[in-house]
Amino acid sequence: MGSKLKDVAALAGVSVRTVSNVVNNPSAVAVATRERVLAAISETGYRPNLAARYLRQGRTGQIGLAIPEVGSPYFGELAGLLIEKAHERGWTMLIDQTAGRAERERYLLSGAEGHVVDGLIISPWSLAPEEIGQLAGSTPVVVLGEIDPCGTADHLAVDNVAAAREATRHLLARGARRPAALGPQPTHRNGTAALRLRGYREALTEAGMRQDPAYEIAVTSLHRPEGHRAMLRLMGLENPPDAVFCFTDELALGALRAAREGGLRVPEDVALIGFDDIEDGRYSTPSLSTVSPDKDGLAERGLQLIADRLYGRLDALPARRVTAPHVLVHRETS
Amino acid sequence: MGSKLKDVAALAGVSVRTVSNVVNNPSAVAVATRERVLAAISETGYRPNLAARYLRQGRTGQIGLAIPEVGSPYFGELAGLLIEKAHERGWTMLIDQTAGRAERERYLLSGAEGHVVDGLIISPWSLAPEEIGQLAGSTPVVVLGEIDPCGTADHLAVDNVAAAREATRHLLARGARRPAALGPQPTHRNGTAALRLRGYREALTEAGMRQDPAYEIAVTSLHRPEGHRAMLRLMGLENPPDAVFCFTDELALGALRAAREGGLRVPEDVALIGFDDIEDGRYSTPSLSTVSPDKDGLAERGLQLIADRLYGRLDALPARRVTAPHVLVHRETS
DNA sequence: CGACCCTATTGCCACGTTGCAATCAACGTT
DNA sequence: AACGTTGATTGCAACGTGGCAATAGGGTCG
Repeated sequence: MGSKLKDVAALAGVSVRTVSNVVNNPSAVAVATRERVLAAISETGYRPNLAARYLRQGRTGQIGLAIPEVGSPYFGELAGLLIEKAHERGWTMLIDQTAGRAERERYLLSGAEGHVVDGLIISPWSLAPEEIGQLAGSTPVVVLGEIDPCGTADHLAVDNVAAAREATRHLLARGARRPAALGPQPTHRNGTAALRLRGYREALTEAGMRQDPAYEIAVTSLHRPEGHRAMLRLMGLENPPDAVFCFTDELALGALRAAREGGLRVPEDVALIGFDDIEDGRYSTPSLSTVSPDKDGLAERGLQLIADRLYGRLDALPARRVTAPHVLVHRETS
Repeated sequence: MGSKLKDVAALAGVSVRTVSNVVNNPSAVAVATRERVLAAISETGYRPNLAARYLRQGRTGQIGLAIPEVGSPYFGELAGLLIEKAHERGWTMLIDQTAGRAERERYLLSGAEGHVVDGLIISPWSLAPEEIGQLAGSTPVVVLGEIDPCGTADHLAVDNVAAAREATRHLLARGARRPAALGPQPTHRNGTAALRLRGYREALTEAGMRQDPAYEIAVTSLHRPEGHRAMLRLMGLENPPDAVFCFTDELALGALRAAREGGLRVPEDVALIGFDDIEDGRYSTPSLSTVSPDKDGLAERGLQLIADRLYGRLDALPARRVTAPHVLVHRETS
């Protein structure tokens, strides 16, 4: 409890510096001394004070993760993978929720946390690219999502346009004549929804189909209740869609629920496909078709981007853009 | 970028100490000086080095959270609430995943994190109470779950026995003749499953019913796949149950899927009830009845327990045991 | 037997911050 | 005009650690 190098040193009858050596570079200490010190360490219950160590070394071993919500399945699963992989590298994840608030994102990016993190992985929601570029300072920053390049921040994402195109193509291939897009967010700065919308439109154009604005239904959040609400609106149309590409699995699960409540058969009356491949979708009835981003790969690559800058020459590297793979998963809703 | 008090002081033409005062106790500094210093701060982009500040003050403002998995809905939602509420208190959450590994739990508890956290909230899985008691040192520790009292660690949980009894009673009240319990974990040290099993048995006894070991079906994890697998086994019994109390919502969702695949109607052929009230259960088809622990209350109380010891006299307080409320939520599976 | 070398150990300092107490300036009062 | 009081500012020291370079100790070789 609260014992320090000095206490251990006194007990073992050696200098503070020798105890420090035992902890950090055991081979430099004679075996007999080392054992005496180790005994003293366990007797005093000594634990290195990391604050002091970090002050001295200038590194904290902590990587920040700024996401809208830990409680939502997609970000929860991603956070879990990141924590696991960070642990393998000897890092601890410090998690912050932005709830999409711009001022919170700005705060975290500007390094206001004050050198507590050696790197930051952020999934921005409300911040414009140019602002991110200005804010990212001397700390390695990885931006989750495809946005315009900015400063030295690296970017990491799946190819949202391609993935959305494939999902829509898939609906068309199984016979959809009136596919809808559930999830555009015209009011948000975050470009992900815009990219998925573009992919959806491209697939329609490719197939020689007309785009109908009524089938592009905007949402204010990406959760189940919004999917439910939006689906009700689609079902109320004069010509309801016979397939829906939902921009997230959560939206899709809300939509699925609405369809079932409305007596629609899925996929016979209306087919559904989501995006994210969250655990819930695999066990819903019917199980949810989806675009599955390689979450494991995202986590691994994100940490690698940080490591490159941390152990390499931070400013020497230009802003990089990394794309993680994705696959289409066919299940029962399509 | 790496600017420190000294740099700001030089630019503003004041002493280091005055800059520190501006940051920490602005009212003690004359208005003119303060403004000059603030200008210098924003010009240099100064951010306090928290490692140094914490070294000086002995507190880090970080609270550790050790849970089996962030990616699972229940813990994800709880972690989200904790992060939010900790933020309100000026704390940051440092999250670690134990994956239920005893050695990882031991490591975190023993304060090996080295004074990086001012307190620790831990949901132990594999550690015995006596070991927890020995390990919890001078840092305030809150244990999630009802286990035997140990050392100075506080305990926080819902009344699992009562909740399980109510859930089972509810199944009986709607006519169940052969209610099963899905979720006992005989091999785990964690007592939660045992408590829920006790509540289930008590409700049976209360109703004058016989306990049938075949209806108590053990699992090795608390996730959907295990629920699915266990439900298949129940359905294969000579006399399959007509109601199932699942120890977690995830197990229940897996079981629901299995029941639907097997052509059973829910709740007509078999009723289901879960535990945790995760978001998924509200939007599944049919929606999942469940025991809803007051997660918000759990998070709030957990942090309060830490705060009491942190701002009060740490050792003066005896180990406390706090029970958070729960309610039964009737939905479509029962 | 002495000079030398290698290894094990040590003392000193700095990392950036804040608590404490001392200093300094200015103003009001007698 | 001298003194006391208040408020603003400052210097010093220390939090616990690790880098550096010097030192002490022990053994080898000429």
